[in-house]
Amino acid sequence: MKSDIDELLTRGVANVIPRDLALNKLNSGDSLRIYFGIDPTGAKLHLGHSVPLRKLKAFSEAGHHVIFVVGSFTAMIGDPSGQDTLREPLTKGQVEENFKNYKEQAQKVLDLSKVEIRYNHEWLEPLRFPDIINLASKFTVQQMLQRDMFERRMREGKPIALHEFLYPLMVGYDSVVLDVDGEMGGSDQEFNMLAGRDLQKSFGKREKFVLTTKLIEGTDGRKMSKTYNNCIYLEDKPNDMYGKIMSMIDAQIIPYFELCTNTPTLEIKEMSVKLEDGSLHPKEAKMQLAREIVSLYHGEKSAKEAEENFIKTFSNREIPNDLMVTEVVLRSKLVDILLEQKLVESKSEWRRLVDEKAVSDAETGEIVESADQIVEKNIILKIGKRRFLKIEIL
RNA sequence: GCGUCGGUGGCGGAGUGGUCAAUCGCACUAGACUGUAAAUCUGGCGCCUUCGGGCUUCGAAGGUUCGAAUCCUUCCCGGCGCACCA
Repeated sequence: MKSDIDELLTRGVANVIPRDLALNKLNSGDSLRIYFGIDPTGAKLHLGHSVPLRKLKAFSEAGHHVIFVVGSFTAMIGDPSGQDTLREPLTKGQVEENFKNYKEQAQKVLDLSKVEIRYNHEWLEPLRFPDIINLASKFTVQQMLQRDMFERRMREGKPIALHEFLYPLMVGYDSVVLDVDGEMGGSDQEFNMLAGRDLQKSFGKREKFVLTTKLIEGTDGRKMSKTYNNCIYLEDKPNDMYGKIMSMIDAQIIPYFELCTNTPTLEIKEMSVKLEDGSLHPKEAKMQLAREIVSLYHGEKSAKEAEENFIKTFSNREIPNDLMVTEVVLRSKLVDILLEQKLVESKSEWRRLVDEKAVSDAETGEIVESADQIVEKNIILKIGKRRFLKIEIL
């Protein structure tokens, strides 16, 4: 039990504030009210999002009452965390649509039927101006300006809208209403979560602890972000997911094990040592990692298949087994087929690829020389390293 | 309200009358090297093309000019400063 609590408060954890409060509450043996909030902004969930969700799951499994808060109201305002620019407000319809998608994705990590789901428009929407003024009076402008991203935007002369200051108040108010013992979130949410602590105190509610999880970096070691294209999405197909993990830099292997798998902490430590002294090849470690993560989201069978497929296509440079197949009439132009299948974005791109000798017959290795090439027989086309298309004549 | 600076390709950011489809970095992509690792190197990176070239882009709409991303007018959006806050 003791070690379980220890694991809860350390693995993948960036910070627990205040630590003693968390320890006391957990050691009391009571079932605690723990919550996690997420704004359905429409972004696809990636492995980074899975970290607090997994932590939430761990708390749930430890017998605590878990509340999943959907930022149905706050999503329309937009969290300024990590934003360089003003976020476009979302409509109610979009928020609903987004949440449906989120639910499906979050479900892959956490069984939502076992948690309480709440929507924060329930209590944020009815607030009237006097209530808001009251909330706003609990914080100072200076406190808000402490946030590094506000500071940066000030310095860079980028706009900060007044309502963005209200964001921490709103998510903080969630804590007051839900009267919770603890909140979970990515470490980028620390400020927002602490605002909730302050508000709980002001409103004379119970005091919560805040647990922030470490942020996971993208496959290239930079911040996981759509703009860097270094995300592994929970919805990625097994082959994609496996491939993305294999293409990540070595330095991320251990952090990923810690944050994204159930591999025992001790085992991870051993692996770390072996990687260090060279007795374990990074590729091997990575394959294990890929296998474990893919298993988590798609099951062991799919993971195994993805691995086989990977070895086949990339290690042995053979033709993958999950080929896209399309049927065409004789003498169709290759370009048209590929455009149709969205394997190529434009005719210009196609011409470039042909010029670069990137297009070939996957079976014979024969290179397609002409941009006007037509289909005369069944063929498996290979573009670059990973685009394949099997073309069959009707 | 006044003044001032600015709005450029997926992003950041050059360019300030012709040589601009627009330097460069990131992302992407093809190839070399590999472990689909990193680093590195070489190409590409608006659209269409009979490969000659053509077409549409630089907040929006007009205008000046042989010619505009670049100048002018109006409008929209933002930053900063001043004023207002009796």
